[in-house]
Amino acid sequence: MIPAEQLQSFADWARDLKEDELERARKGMTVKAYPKRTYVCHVGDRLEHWTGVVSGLAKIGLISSSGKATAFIGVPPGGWFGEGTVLKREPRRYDVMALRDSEIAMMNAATFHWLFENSVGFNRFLVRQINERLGHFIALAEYHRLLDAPGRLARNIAWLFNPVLYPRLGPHIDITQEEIGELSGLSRQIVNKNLKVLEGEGLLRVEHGGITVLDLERLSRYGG
DNA sequence: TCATTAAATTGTT
DNA sequence: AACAATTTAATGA
Repeated sequence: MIPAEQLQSFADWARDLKEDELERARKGMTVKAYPKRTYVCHVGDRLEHWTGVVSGLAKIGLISSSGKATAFIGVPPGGWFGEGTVLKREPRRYDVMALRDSEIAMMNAATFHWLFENSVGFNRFLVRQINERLGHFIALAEYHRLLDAPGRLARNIAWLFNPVLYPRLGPHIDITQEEIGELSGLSRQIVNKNLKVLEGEGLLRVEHGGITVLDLERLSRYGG
């Protein structure tokens, strides 16, 4: 069973649970290591878990109705996803891949449904999260319609810093330019060039093996 | 603590 | 995709 204090480190929602609920959650979860470039789940999977990133970095690949990949969303440690498909008991509509060696937490569907039925705190968290995700998907329309390379880059980075979906300590994230490329669907060269552009405008700072966001507000509007 | 080396990442073509 | 330059991490004196 997962130690309570460790759970807090990657599950912000654990704060909202009462003692017995927390106990139930810890029993219904497992954490597993996924090596770089391995899939956490595939489109069409039915065995359902609510899924969270403990360490590393995951990439969600959205699939259009025609079955083609349309966009990617990066999920840093502390991010949870899959509540929609667990709630509706539907097959997954997306792939999830570990971009680097990662630890992934899985909560089994029975536990998820129990919390959904019994925990006020858990539901408060879910509403907040689903609402935030809705805004995210609306933004995705603009992303496809009118954004060029630097715009896409800015959006993808800004999304990693969504304070509701991915509560994080500070403005820094460890991520290579190659990983940013995989998330935004751009080549590493284009990423490198455009990161410099964003840096020149004072939106972020390019570091070795990471970036620090200086102006999240402007970054999330860039190009729009 | 410092020097050396290997590995990873960045920057450029 | 290839290559050079830079940064970091690991090793051992």
